[in-house]
Amino acid sequence: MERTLISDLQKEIGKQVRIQGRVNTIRDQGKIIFLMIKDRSGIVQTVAWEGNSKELVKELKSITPESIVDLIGTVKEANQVAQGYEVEIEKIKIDSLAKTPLPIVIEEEHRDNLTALEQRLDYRWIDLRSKKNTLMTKVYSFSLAKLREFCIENDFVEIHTPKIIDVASEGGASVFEVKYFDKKAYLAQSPQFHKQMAMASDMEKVFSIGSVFRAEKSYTTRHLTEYVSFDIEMSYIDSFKDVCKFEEEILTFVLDNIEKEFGAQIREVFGTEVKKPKNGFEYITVKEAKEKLAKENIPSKDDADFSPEEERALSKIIEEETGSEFLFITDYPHSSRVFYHMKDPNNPEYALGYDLLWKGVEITTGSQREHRVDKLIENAKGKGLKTEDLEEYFNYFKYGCPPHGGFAIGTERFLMKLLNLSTVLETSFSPNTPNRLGRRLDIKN
RNA sequence: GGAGUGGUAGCUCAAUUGGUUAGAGCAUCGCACUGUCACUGCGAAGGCUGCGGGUUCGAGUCCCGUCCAUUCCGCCA
Repeated sequence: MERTLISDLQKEIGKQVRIQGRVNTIRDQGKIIFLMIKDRSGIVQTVAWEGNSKELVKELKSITPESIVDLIGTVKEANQVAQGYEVEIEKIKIDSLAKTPLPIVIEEEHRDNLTALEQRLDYRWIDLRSKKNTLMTKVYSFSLAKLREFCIENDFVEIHTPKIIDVASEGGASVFEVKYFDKKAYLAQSPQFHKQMAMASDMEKVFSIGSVFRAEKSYTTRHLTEYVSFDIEMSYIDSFKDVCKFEEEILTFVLDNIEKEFGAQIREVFGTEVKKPKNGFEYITVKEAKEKLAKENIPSKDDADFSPEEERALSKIIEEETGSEFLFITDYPHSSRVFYHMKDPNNPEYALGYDLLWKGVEITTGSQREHRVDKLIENAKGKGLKTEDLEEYFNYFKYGCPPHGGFAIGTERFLMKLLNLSTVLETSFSPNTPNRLGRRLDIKN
C-alpha cells in the first residue's frame, strides 16, 4: 500500500490509508489511546480502542515519544478533533523505537525549560525536528533558491570554485592548512580569486553559493569557521555603486518573495516581521557615519572602521531617520581594506568599496576590484603581502581583464537577521566553530 | 587572545550569613482511567553540586588552580 502524506488525509475521509511518520505525543487513556503522528507535511491524531483490539492497544502502549511508525488505518470524521478528522489505527509497525528520555527538550510553544544551545547542538539531529528549526530550514532553502533565481534571470552563470587551493590567499583572515598528498594546501577562505578568474574568462556575470573556511578563533554570535557564502562578480561596471545597486535589487527581490511565501509563518513562529525594502537602501560615507555617531556619544576607537556597538547604533539611527533597515557604508580608507579593492583615482587614500549593514550587522563587503595588474601588484606590495605567492592570481589580469566588481553575503548572517535569531550558530545545519567540529572538541583557547 | 558572568537530577532552575537527609517544575518509569488534544490522578526512580587542592568542627556556598560554557571586545561575512 502506498503512503499518504498527512496533509492529504482530508481528501481520504472514509478510506483506508497508510501513513508513516514520527510519534509526537502519546495520550494514553487506558482503554483508548491517542498518538499524534507527524510527517514533513503535517500532524494528525490517530486513535485505537481496546474494545476493537486488545492486542493493538497493548502494542501502542509500548511505543515511546519520537519513535518512527508505519501504520494502516481509516480516516474518519471526528467532531472532537480540531482538524475535524482522525485516523483509526488498524495495524501498526514500529520502524524505530526512540530511547527515553530525550537528552534535550525539543522546542515547542508550550515548553519553557528549553535546553541551552550548546547542548542542543550536541544533539542537533533532534533539535532540528522542532517547528522553529523546520521552518528555518525551509526559509533558508527558499532564500538561496531565490538568490539563484534572480541571478539566472539576470544573465548570471553559476560557477563552482575549488575549495582546496594552492595559495593562502587574500591576506585578511587566516586559512586552514590541509594535506594534499605530500604537499601543503589550504581551504579557500572565499571564492574571490576564482570569481575574478571568471571575469578574465569573459563570463561577465557569475555567482557562486558554497562553503568557505576561516581559521579564526572568533568567539562571537556571528562567526563560524565554515560558512556558506553567496558571492557575485560582474564585469564592465562603471563604479562600485553598480555593484551596490545590484545587491539592492537582489535583496529586495528575495525579501519580497520571502515575505509573500513565509511572512505569516515567520511572524507566528519567530515573532518578527519580514520587511520588504520600500524606498531603497541608504548610503553613508564613513566620515558622515562617524559624525552621526559622535552626536549620539557613541565612542569610536578607529576612524577607519566600526565596532559592533557602532554598527548597531548606526543602523538604528538610519532606520529611525529613513525607515531603511539597509545601509551601505562607503568611502573606507584603503588602508583598512583588502589589497584587491580599487583605490579611488580622485583620492587614492580611499577604496572604491562598501560594507552593507542590515539591522546592525555587517552582512556584506563589496567593491570595485583593481583589474590593472601593475596597480594590483602595487597594492599588494603596499600591504606587505608576499607577491610571489600571488603570481597565479596576478596572471589572471595579464592577458586582458575587464573592469569588474562584486560582493559576498554571509548567508547564515542573512538568515540570523531575517529571523531575528541571537546567534549565527542556530542558523547553521551543523555549525563548525573553533571548539566544535560537528561535536564538541577539547581545545584549549 | 582580553574582560565579565556562570557550571547543582535527562532538561530548566532553587537551596537564607558556611549548618544537619541538596529541593521544585518538566521529562522518564509504574499503576488507574473509553474522547484525550500541553490528558488527568496517585506513586517511584533519578545527584561524586564540572574536576583537583585548601581553609573550617562542618563547604553546593569561602580561597587557589584547572577545564568547560556564555556575554561583550578584537578579527570578519
